[in-house]
Amino acid sequence: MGAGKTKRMPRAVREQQMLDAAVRIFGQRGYMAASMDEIAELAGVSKPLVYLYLNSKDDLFSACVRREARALTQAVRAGVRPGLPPDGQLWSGLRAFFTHTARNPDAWRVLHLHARTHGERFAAEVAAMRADIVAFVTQLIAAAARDAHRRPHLPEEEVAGLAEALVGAAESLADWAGATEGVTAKQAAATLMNFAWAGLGDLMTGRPWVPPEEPEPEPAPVPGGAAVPGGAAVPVQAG
Amino acid sequence: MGAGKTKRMPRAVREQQMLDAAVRIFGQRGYMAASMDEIAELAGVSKPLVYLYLNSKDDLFSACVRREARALTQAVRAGVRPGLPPDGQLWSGLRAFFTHTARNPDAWRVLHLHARTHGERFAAEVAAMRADIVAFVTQLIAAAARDAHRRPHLPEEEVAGLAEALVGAAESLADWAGATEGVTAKQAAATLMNFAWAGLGDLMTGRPWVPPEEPEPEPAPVPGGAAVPGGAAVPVQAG
Amino acid sequence: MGAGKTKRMPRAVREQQMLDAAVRIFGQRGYMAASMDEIAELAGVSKPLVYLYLNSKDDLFSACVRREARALTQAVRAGVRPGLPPDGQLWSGLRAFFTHTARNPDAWRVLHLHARTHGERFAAEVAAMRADIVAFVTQLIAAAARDAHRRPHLPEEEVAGLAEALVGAAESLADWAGATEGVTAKQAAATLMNFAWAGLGDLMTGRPWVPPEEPEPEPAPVPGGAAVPGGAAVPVQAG
Amino acid sequence: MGAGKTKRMPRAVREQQMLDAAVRIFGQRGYMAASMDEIAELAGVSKPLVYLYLNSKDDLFSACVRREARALTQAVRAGVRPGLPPDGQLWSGLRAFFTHTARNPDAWRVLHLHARTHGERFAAEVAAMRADIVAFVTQLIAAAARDAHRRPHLPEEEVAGLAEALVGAAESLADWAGATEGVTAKQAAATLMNFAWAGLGDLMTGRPWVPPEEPEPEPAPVPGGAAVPGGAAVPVQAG
DNA sequence: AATGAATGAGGCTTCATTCAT
DNA sequence: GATGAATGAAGCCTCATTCAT
Repeated sequence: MGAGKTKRMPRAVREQQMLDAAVRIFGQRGYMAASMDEIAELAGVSKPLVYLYLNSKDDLFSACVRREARALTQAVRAGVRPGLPPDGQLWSGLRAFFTHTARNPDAWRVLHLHARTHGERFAAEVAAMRADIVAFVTQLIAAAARDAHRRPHLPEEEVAGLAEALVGAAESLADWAGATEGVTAKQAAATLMNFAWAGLGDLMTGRPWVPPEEPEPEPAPVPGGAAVPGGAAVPVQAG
Repeated sequence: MGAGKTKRMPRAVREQQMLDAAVRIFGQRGYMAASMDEIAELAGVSKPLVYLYLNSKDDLFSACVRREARALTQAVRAGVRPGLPPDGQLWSGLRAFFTHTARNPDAWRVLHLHARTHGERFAAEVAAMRADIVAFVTQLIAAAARDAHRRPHLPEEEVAGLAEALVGAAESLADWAGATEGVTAKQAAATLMNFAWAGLGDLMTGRPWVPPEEPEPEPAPVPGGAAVPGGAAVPVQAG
Repeated sequence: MGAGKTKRMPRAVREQQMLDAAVRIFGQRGYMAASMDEIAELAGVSKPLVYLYLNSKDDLFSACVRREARALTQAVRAGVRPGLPPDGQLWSGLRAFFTHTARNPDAWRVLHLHARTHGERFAAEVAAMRADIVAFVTQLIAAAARDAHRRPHLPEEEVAGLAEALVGAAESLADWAGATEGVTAKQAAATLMNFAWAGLGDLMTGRPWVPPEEPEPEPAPVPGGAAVPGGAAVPVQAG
Repeated sequence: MGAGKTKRMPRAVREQQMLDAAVRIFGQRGYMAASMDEIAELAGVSKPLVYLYLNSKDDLFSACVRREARALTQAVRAGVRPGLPPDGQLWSGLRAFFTHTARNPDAWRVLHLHARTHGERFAAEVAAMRADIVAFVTQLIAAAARDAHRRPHLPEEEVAGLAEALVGAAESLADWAGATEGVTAKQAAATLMNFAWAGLGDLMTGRPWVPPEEPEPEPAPVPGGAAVPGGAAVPVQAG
């Protein structure tokens, strides 16, 4: 029963207990499958109290997302070593990121899996957090590009895509590390740095990968369902 | 909606219509939030018919996952140009991947977002598909490593992590491309190749990125919830 | 299944197959829990054919009840040896009864358990059959009473009650014999004859059992639910 | 309906109200045909409350069966006059039995008709109750047999069958009394005592009924369904 | 004579949410 | 500050029954 029967706690404390419980349940079950009953029980309080303090299931979830997004952002920022060169800063930031997600798997699931799944409102909150991190990475890459002599700048759009890829790879690796026994935060960070920075390094010294000369590949002919006479009754989603 | 009221179709056709509708609804709402009513209505049939043919919500979802996993795998395999060197094969495979996901965004959401969220059974089905693709990429990387003179092999574990990172980055970029106006499949593939292959190229010619010498970074101090006197009532998940 | 795929049978045969299947399913599941799907499948035909021939679930059940009531009545009548004295006739009739119910357990369940449970219509059909048998027994008892010299008649109401008790005991014993391994029809009949006829014999020779003199027993004070302050909200059923 | 709209009652009271309503509905309709809607309405509460307290239709039925089985057993035990000779004890017990069943006809239908029909679980609960009563009767018969001089004991198996027949007859008479206007509990008990005890009295003084000498009767020739060319498509149940 | 295709209606169950204390 | 009692709304699933061939 969570906190046992320690009654009459100040409001702020009770609220955090509720959020702790909610993150746990939301993380494991997802928004829809989580029940307010379960959350209240795990928090050790009655359901009406949850409503009194957090108003509704939606608001409760939103509070979880905001709290955990903030915690993650802060953890990453706090982990970065300011004085280092760009790659050192990235390395330290990644380590903080993987450490935090490994220690708070339910929070990470809430942010990465469930918040993006459930609706515009939460997706936007997560997107804001993500944009914050992407901006930070973008700036690191740009700084690194300035440092490299041979080639003045990477074009801005290119940098945006690269930062996106890097953050995306980090997110996927966080999932992977969380699901795979024996992969530490440090190893995950090292793998990603190897994968990313060496490549970025080449880019920045003017040696990008170039696609082979070839005729346009025909796009995959029949993408999904309509392998049946009569065709798809439901119009295919716009590309 | 959908096909209009064309009654009395043969079973196989109706089944595909139902799957089309289900992929769409599941993709947009997620498993739990999707309702059988909505799916039946979009498919243009009554609910009992859906149950007669697909048996249950679980089985319907499973059928969606299997159909779309197969379609995606086949699209990628079909897109790969067999005769090319490893980087050319990867390039063509990535283009097919991004093209397919861009054309079937709901299917991609089902596979990447919802199936992994909802339960062991579906997660396993998606994991199998993913393993298939990861294996393919792993083999490409290994082949490329053999082709490079200077360094005989990358260690096998390293290759596994790299393939994972590459596929993860691809998945994240697919989400990103799907959410961002004006990013084409070709651009996404190019960005990823630049990001990944140039880096891999360096790795394979014996120039990995090396971490700077530095003292251990303190792990992020306050990870998540308990920023409040009295501490967390719910024990934090083990790291 | 059932009859295999022997198509195009004359109507009468198909109807009997359907009734066979229906008796089996109704006997095992009861009216409500039996499904027309299951019955049609066991009969080896499609559902619309069942409706074409037997019209509705209600009518199908009714046909089962009528067929099996008739079969039971006839079996008993056929089993009675006409020339014997009353006890011999009863003995032979009981043997036929227990034999028939033992051989057709599902039919017996339909008549004794389910038809009486499901509604006025079927209860009436079974009651008619039962009345037929009770009348037969009543007449035997009356005949026996006439044969006995010492006491002219048992009063008619008394005879009715006795016949009812005898038939009731027979029905209960049929259930018991059906549920208990190793009890044959013959044994059940012998037990009942011992139980009933010896007693009836005494009655008919003017030696009834007489109740002891005693004060009226207080009726069981609070029979069922209302052991709780506030009393029963639902009025107790009329006595 | 029922209690009017007296809201906010303590749980125990509401639970009894629900059981009262459930016994009534189950008794009249049977398990399958009873609907939770109807029960909730008769109890004067909303359906979710029924589920909150009683958990499921199955559990609700089970609670009814247990409550009523216990009530019936206790009513019979309480009705027996301990000091009397065996026939007096039986007489008093039977009167209590018929009185209780007459006052609680729906409860009696639940126990005797529906619980035995619906599934192993409930059948077992009723069987336990019945075994309790049969054991009591068995012991009475055995005691009476000891009291009678001329014949030392009835064999044990014989006593079991007789007790079964007696209880069965009682059950059937309870149904009959419940369905027939103007038959009182006292009359039903008297009829059964006359029927049973006089017979048992003869048995116990060594004058059993003996079957007439006769050739084996041919078993009833065509028992049930297959009076039709082509024979039964559904195999007849094993005898 | 026979059936594949299809559905309106209804039942069990759960859940977010509120009242009254 | 906190809760036991209670419900409207909605979801999954099944079934008896019919239509068109």
